[in-house]
Amino acid sequence: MQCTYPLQLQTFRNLLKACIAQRDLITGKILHALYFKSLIPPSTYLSNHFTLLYSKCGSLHNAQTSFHLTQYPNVFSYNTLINAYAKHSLIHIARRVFDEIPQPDIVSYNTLIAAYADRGECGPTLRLFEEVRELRLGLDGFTLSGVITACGDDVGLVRQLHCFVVVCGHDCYASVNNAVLACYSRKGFLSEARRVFREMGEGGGRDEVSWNAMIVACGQHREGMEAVGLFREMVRRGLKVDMFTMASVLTAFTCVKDLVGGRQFHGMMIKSGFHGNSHVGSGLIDLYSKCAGSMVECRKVFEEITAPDLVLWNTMISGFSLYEDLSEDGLWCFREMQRNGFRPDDCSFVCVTSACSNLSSPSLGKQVHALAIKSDVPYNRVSVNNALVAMYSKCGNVHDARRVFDTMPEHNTVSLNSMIAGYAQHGVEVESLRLFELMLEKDIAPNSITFIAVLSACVHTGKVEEGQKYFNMMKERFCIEPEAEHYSCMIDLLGRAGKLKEAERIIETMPFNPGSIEWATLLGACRKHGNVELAVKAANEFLRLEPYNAAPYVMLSNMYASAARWEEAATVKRLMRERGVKKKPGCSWIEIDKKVHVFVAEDTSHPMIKEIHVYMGKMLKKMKQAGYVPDIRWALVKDEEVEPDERERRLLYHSEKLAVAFGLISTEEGVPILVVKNLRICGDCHNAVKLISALTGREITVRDTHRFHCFKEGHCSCRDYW
DNA sequence: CTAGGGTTAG
Repeated sequence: MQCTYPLQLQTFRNLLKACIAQRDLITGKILHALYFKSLIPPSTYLSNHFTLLYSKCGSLHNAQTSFHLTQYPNVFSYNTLINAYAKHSLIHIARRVFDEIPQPDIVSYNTLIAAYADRGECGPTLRLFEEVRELRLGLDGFTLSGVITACGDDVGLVRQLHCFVVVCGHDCYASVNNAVLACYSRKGFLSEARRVFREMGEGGGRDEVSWNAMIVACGQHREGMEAVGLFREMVRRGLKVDMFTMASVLTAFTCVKDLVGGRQFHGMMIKSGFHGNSHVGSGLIDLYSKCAGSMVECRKVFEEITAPDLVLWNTMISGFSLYEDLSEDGLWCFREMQRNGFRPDDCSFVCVTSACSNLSSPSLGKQVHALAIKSDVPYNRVSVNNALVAMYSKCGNVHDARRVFDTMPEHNTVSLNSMIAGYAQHGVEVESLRLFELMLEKDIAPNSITFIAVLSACVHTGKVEEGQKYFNMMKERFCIEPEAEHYSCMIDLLGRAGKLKEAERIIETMPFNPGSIEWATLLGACRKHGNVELAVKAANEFLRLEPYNAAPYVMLSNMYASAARWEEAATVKRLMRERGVKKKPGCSWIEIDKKVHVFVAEDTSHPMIKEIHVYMGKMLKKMKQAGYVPDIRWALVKDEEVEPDERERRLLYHSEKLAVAFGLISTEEGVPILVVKNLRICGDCHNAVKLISALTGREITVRDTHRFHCFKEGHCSCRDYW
């Protein structure tokens, strides 16, 4: 560029302003170079604005340089730098810069408060707030909205702050009211959120952000129609609709599981040019992954996005890990994301950890855990630790789960829920209930998921009275309305304990239409207690709802068979055949040296099948000496004519036994092993594995569809109650 | 110079 006239300070000012407004980094850099070559005396104003430009364009390094080249930095310079660091989540450095300011002003405080608020750090924010008040710096709407956002988890505190806002007359700021509104909604107080929205009124500061916040609030409270109504009203009034609005409406569709409405909205967005936006795309992917039952549409949406961001990747990972059989794609996505230059954040780790839980792969889980520690993501975040607790217990290791739990700097409801559920699945009901008591002592509020965990702890150990106590406590003391799942727990609890009539009564009297899950639960209980008559009823109800599910046919025919009612057993089987219902083949898998080995019954495809058979043969001898009697009732024979010897042989080749045997010969003495089965463990295998654990001195864990069975020294953690 | 609403998460 050839300049005929010397450039003046004013020229730079104007050009730079334009660059900042346009986020034009390239022209800005040229301007910066020209400024150095020019004869203009050093200007703090210009330097500051160069720093600001770099900060806004996400160029932290240049912002730092520009700051250090500022000869006479003022508060503005420092504030801009703080903001640049905060945007890159470098809060510690931001804090250090703040501490270096000779005389921080209210903007310095506001900037730092906002940075802490973004990360939900309530403590430091409140301390800064105190300082502001002591120093009488003149707090404003920025300060208050920041403080309220930071304390969003504590409604009590937010209520106090809200009062303060009103008393001091700060309720004319939209930002403050919007923060209050969002907080009330997040914490479940829709009517209060509505009140704030209403009272803001037309002239009283209500802006587009308020509308967006209100749409989200409706979504959070399953008021899909109201959310869409608000959106229509916005359009009608000619208010500015942006990607936030779009994403908010999408959330509402997702929350009410309205896939059809969501699709229509998607179509509308394509017309108005919002598709291709990463922010909106995340909302779409969330909708399709949660409501469409597959990831097919998500992939399509993803490919349309012009500039995918970290959240979009995270949403994809999260979508894959909603599905057990797609969780490997979730891991692939996690790697792909990094290949595309994105550094995983805490949320990525939460999603990918949950994929590992689904895969029941302790080795992958540990790798992810290690990676989280090594990466400088704030892996200490409660959410990441919660996910790790869930992962370790779902991968069969409740001790490691507890270790993570114990080293966490703080716990919230989800942490307790994960740990309580972990113990419940492993049948350590004492610990579950102890943690629940601890939760109450520490004033961590239980939610409806807590009670599912607590009730299932009672289910797995047959603690009927306790279960009933907690069921009542939930309604009476905590005002949590029991959902269908809680009733299922109660049916399970009573049914398994042999109180079949009472279980049936729950189905009859509960305030929901009983679904297949409730009948299946009752059916399972009937099988356990050999009540054929009730089983017939439960199976019929189940079949009415799900005619193509094989489970009730199989269960019923087995029950008829064991009651020697052969004809009826044959009828059920014939019906099943006629309807073309196929039984899900049982399979078990085990991970050895990071490789998963899958077995089905009578499997001969495994390369080491010979060794496995030899081992099983030897083991069978030892087991028989120790008093093992094969329980041929569990032999899955298609034909009743099969000889007892043959049945015994088939029992020996059940998938879980094969997997256990393979695990034992492939690992060192004393190493615990984990086998996962896609159906419930068979009764004969349960007996056999108990003995095997005693004979080999190994700890053998089998996870079936229901719970964990940890076999040790001849006993199972379920104490044979399953 | 600073903000509020928001997609992902347990």
